Amino acid sequence: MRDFSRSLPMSLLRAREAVMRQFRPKLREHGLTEQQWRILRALAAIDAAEVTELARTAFLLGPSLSRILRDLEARHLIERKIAKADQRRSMVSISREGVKLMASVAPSSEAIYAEITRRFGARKLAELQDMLGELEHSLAGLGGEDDAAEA
Amino acid sequence: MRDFSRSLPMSLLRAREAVMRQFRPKLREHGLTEQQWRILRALAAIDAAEVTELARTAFLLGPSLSRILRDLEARHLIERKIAKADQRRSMVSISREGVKLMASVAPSSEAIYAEITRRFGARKLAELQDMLGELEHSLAGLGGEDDAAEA
DNA sequence: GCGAGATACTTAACATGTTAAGTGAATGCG
DNA sequence: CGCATTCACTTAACATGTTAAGTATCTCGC
Repeated sequence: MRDFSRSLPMSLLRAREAVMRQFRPKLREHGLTEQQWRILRALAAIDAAEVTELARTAFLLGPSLSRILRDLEARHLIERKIAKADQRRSMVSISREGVKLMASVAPSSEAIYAEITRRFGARKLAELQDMLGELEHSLAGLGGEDDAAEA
Repeated sequence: MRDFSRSLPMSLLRAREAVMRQFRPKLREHGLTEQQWRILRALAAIDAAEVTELARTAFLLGPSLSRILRDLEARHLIERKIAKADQRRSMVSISREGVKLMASVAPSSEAIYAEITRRFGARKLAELQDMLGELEHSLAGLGGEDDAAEA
């Protein structure tokens, strides 16, 4: 069997961990987890979204998102209101406090990203992203026939 | 701020999920999670290892590994015995049952890997792995100064 | 307009990720 | 030797991943 430590899943896992390790401490300083930060960023970009749409954007499964939204709402970082047209749906948006928090984290986050880019090389980074996109694309519609968001 | 969905962590996350989605159902059929499978594979390759060494190899944090080993031991898929020289250390090895289970899963696993390789292209796959390794390497020794295994 | 099925979440249950604290055994130094 | 430190794990606590089941709402055919 192929050397385990060189399998594709392990390579992807290690690479992602190497990257996230740079971000986690700073997020933690602001009381945010990686996933909470993903949600805030997604919301900041689109203003308001349904939960399902947000799950797709932030690449989280419904149950995870449900829990996190509950917590973020309790911390007043987001707001929710049920859609009038369809009582099942709720529109989620970032609150003023949420925006403020993002503003306080974004500079550090950008600085870290810039340092990663500098170390790895901007061109290589773009190439890597392209390849990752292709990989994702080439596996679309294979196993796991669910079309739901995945995390 | 950079388009969130194109950030490097998200690209890596989505790519990994696209890959793992192929494997999870088959592992699940055999009652294994991804991490349990990683541990069994690692053990099959090295025969016996200390917990810390295993954590590094399978890229799991100590606490996760501790729990999983407890469960795998209860299922008689692994065996443990404390080292004589140092009572703190325990040597972990895969059991005969564990080997048998691996043998029953490996063919499907290899077939899935082969299909992924076919779809994405063997050469591109190798390139991708190289780049991932370089990325990891270029970030080594930046933030998160811990040298422990990460997951 | 009503009842079966679909939809949009939410809850539940179990496994892992992540950090901190705990435990028992080894080490080193005065 | 004695004891503080380090070491190799393990436990604990909380957050998320993952699958299944539950709940309320909506849609559509009859």
